[in-house]
Amino acid sequence: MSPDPRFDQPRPTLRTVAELTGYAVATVSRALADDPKIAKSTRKKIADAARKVGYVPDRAARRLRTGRTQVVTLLLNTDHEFLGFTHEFLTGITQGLRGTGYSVTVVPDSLGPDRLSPVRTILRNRLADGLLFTRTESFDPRVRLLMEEGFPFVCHGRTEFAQPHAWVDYDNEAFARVAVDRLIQRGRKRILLIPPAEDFTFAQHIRYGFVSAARAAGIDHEVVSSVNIDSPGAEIAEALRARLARPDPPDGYVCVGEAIALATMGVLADAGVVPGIAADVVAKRASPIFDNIRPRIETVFEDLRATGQTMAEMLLRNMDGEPAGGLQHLFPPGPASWQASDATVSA
Amino acid sequence: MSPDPRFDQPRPTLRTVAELTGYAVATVSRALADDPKIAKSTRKKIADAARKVGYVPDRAARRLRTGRTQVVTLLLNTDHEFLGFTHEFLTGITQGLRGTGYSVTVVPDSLGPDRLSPVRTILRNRLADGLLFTRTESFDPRVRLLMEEGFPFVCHGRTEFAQPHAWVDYDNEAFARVAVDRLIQRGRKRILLIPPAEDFTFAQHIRYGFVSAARAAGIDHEVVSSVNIDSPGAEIAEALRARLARPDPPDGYVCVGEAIALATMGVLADAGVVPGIAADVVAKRASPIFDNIRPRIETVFEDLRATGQTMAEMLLRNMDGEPAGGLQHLFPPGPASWQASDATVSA
DNA sequence: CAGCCATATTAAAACGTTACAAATCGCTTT
DNA sequence: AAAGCGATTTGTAACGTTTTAATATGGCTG
Repeated sequence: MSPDPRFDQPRPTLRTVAELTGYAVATVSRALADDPKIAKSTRKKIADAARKVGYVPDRAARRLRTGRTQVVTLLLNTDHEFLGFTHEFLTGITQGLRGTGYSVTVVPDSLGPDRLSPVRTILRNRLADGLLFTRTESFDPRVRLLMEEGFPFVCHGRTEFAQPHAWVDYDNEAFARVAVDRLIQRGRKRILLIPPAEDFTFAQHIRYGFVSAARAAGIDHEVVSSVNIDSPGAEIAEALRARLARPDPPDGYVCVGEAIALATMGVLADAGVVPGIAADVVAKRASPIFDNIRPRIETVFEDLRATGQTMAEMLLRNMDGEPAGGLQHLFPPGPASWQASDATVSA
Repeated sequence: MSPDPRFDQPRPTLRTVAELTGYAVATVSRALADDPKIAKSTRKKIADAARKVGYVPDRAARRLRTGRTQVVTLLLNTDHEFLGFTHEFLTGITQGLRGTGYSVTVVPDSLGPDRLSPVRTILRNRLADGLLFTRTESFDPRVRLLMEEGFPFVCHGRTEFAQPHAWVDYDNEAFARVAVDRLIQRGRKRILLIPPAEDFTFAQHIRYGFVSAARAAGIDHEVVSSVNIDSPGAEIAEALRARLARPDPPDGYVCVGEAIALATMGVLADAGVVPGIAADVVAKRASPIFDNIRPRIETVFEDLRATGQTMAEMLLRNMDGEPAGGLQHLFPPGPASWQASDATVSA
């Protein structure tokens, strides 16, 4: 009656395969796990039969028995504006996990004092085999807890803990240096940075790269202290407007993200300052949208898809028992500017 | 020895609570499920004890026994550029699921001929209790399959099937009308639409709203046919450039999304056409970024966070057995323009 | 040929939960 | 006083898997 008979019969289990082949359930289980104690010919017969009936192990049963969930969890920051971030990053993660049988679950990670509680829940209730998260702090309590518990994780960004852990990071110091150099090349004399909140490790990297590159070049520079990139848009805009109204306004801007770059450009435009003429903006670019923003600004690419994929792959290795010491990867700043994503146009 | 003793003891199970209270495991199970056959006083005693030891039911065991996974899966389109889409939408979903014990897993949904295969896998292996997905087609094969199987789902966008199913949609026809009206108010005489790929139901709505509003006003209008909003950026730009070079170029543009709006504005800027002066652009706005784009354009808001949340809530009700007929929600076009998101500035 | 060993297979228990059927108890009814 | 009844409670089996320990089957050694 039903169009596809496969949906009628109950799902095949180990028992199904056992009865079909004449072996015991235990034998089938071990054969499918490729246990060398099972005769090679038997393994083959069982594998064939399993394939024929479309046997797929039941995740719940396996999880109950082994304690392993076949799930990795991503703590997703839901507080702040991300343009392409979430999309690119998540796409990368699913790519890194493809074909492994692992699936990703997403759990919101609201910034603030209680960043630990979702992690606690996951640990306590064994909700996942591994954890991925972003926006790592210098002394991130999540990292500390996870290391104590010996729970596999990979974070986006480093910490300053002595004990090594798995991480994937973008070389933000190099990015800042590149950005500053670019502004200097364009003849800018007074550059400004709106920094990330200082708890985040990458805020230190950005600041250090920015300040030391500017200092080495003997150029005026300032780091905004009244707001950071996570401040409400209105406050950022107000701080920038106020700064533009004071003497010696900056003529070069280093922007750590796309949202902050757009905010900066908006204020400049409203003040009648045209990027590329009266001032320059260099921004980190994580998605292709900046190709379409006018006036064009200089950008440095961060490949978040590759980042997510690498993090997923490292997590798999970490869960496999590989020590965290070797699971660290630093992405260099990507190719500059818009030409990178649209080579034919620049030719 | 260990700092937090709760982590030392093995996880409490029903047995733990049973031994603690002196009741049988079965009684504890039913008491915690608030079974009215269990005496009220008993229920209270057991609930207290469970809370005290921090009992949380084991998902794997429950899943194995009941067949319910406590998981909903989101098919996430990974092919196309979304700016704030994924972030806002996913945030909404997690909000709608908060406190229910359900978690979301994300599975990539590559557009193309094989949109069905992830759905098949989920059905066959009982990987979730419900499904959420976007970019619904008029005769979406996923919808057909899921209805046949009686599997709970909510999709973003409607279909044209006779049998009702659960959906949440944005009133794209109304959006198109509003957008056209806005352009007419601004005195535009020849308006253009880059449509979505025609398989998607919302492409029909957009097109109908656009064409009929323009016709009613007796205004020149055209719908691009050589490209759609999912075409490669370079092709879209080329098509627009070509159109601008021909006689009677449009002076008004209706943009169905943020990415396409930026692409349009980029081409206009490169051609020396300033939105707001020589032409106007009206775009759908789904994230706050457009507040910062200059020149300012008119936007109509689509609240994707609310969309995600509503879809999650409906899915819960659908999984609870509520018939799909009542689980349909159409969001009207949101408040217009940038004032909406930044009321103080406009005062 | 008894005894031993390696190889190949299997029975049975366990993971933590739910649900069916059966048992216990204190009371009312005949 | 026996039977019956409603209200609670409980023993047991089952979900599908992995794993420990045990069993069967040979071939080989002494």
